[in-house]
Amino acid sequence: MSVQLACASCGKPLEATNRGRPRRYCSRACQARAYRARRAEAPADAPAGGGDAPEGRSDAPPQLTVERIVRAGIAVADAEGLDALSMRRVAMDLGMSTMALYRHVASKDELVALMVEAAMTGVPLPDSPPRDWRHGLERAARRDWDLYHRHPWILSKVMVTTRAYFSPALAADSESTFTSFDGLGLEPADAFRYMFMFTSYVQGVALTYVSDVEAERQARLTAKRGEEEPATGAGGARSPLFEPGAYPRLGPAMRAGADPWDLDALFVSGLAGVLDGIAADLARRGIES
Amino acid sequence: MSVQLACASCGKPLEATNRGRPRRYCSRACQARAYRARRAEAPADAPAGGGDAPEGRSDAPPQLTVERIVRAGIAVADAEGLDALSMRRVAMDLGMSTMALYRHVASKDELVALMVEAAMTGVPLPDSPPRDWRHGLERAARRDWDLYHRHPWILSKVMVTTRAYFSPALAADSESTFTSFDGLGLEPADAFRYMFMFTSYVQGVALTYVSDVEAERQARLTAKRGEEEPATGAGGARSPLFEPGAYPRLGPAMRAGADPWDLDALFVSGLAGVLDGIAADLARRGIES
DNA sequence: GCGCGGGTGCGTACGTCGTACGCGGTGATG
DNA sequence: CATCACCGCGTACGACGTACGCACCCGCGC
Repeated sequence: MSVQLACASCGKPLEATNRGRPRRYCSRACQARAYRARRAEAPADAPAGGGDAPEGRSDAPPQLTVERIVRAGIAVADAEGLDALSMRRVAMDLGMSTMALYRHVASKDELVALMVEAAMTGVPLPDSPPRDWRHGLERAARRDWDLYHRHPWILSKVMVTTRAYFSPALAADSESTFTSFDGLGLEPADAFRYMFMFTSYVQGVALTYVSDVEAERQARLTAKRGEEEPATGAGGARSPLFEPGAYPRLGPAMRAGADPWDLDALFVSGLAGVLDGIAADLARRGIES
Repeated sequence: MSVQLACASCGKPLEATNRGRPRRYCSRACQARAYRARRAEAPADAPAGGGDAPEGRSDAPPQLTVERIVRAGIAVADAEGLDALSMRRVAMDLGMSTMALYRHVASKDELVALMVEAAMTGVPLPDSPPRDWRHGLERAARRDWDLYHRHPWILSKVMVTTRAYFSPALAADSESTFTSFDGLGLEPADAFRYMFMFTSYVQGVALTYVSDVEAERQARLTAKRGEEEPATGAGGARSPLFEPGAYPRLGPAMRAGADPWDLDALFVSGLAGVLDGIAADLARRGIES
């Protein structure tokens, strides 16, 4: 009974080995999972205790760590988009073989999740309470806007973290934004509704932004290959949008509102409208701002 | 000089063939492109004129057409998500070989673009003018909401069509929504700002919706494989969000606002706020609604 | 009539991806 | 000193999008 009969990682029953020593894992996957768990438990205190590599040597290659892998992944995604992110690519950038990464991250999905966490932690949360709710939400919107500019690839993955998984960085961000409503005496459900409306708007604008970034990247790729500038897109001069009479409302609106395509100005203007909507609801409930 | 010297599709110069007959295409790609163009020009009038296959025969397999390919692609994406959409899969569903599809669509990207157009055309535009701007925008929002429910995969591709490419269906949708502002005497730039704010909000909520759909699909896949229900996500009971004291604002707000996760109600509520914001701006400009 | 060459349909194959599997080296242990 | 679980990573597999080219066919010049 004292003999270990279950895999230390997955808990599956385990036949005894022929020698006296018991085996601990039922498969290589479980073995690697336990390895990663051990690494995660003892993150950086080892250099003081054990006889680790000094790490400062110039000839010794730096050890592979989760942090270095995540940093390399973020660098690739920032520079060339999530499509260019592959395990082989990250490993090559780090000078390691592909499979060496799997000692530290369980899969590409986990790597991306870690990248999201790291990137969100990279933009600092405000440390002072906001002057009022409007100031707090504007500050939070600017923070998110910065985040999506630095790491456009986040948007397509934040949604994965929205409700199905728990993300500490995202929760901290939300908690910080919720402080905007402190002192108003709001019902939690109302605060949630305001947050939902606010976040939806910001994410919607971010979607337009990342689509622009992606389209520009695509255009740069095809231009480098085909050497031709289409100008037939919706923003181009020969766009069907601007054929006279074709789109009598949309055409002039695009010309007037988006001809110098200033997404920041549009973002700020729309944000003001969203906050006005919240103000109207607050007034209707008799809550002075 | 009268001898054809350029490829009929790409225009690249073309060396003459050794025989008297001139060649017309510089490559197989150009040949196929010309084939598709010809098919697109003469869409469905052939059955009356030429001696086409009757198509009604039971033993004759139905001809491969762009429409059938697009329909099959939409069926796959609706049922199993864009990740499950592959050329091999569509071809298999149609009982054809993979490369046969490339006679009718130039690439997977073009197939997806055609799918987006077809799906957007599938939800009819309103044919009566709206009672007022608020009614018009609510109607448009409901239409988009329906669209994203029927075809959640559209959202990640609509952004591609936003400004870089011109999409007739998307332009028609926008034009229709713009009619909401008819009669208000708005400057085109103001109408554009309102549209931007409105569309951003709707897309933002849609992003949450499609993330839910995708997460549910993922959960179903892993549940079918691992037979375990995690319940440790942000919505689960054992979520860190609900540890007492961990997130004093976010936790109660999630409990109160999202415990029966009714995205439709949240959507309507936030939409009312966005429209209130537009109304406030209209009032500030002295435009009676 | 007949051969030949280009159009047509599609099968094969290439280069990419994520990652399961398993081999050789290693070090503690009997 | 032999042994065997563990460690690090190289190889390989099955997917993907699609370029390339083969086999067939048909229409034209001889």
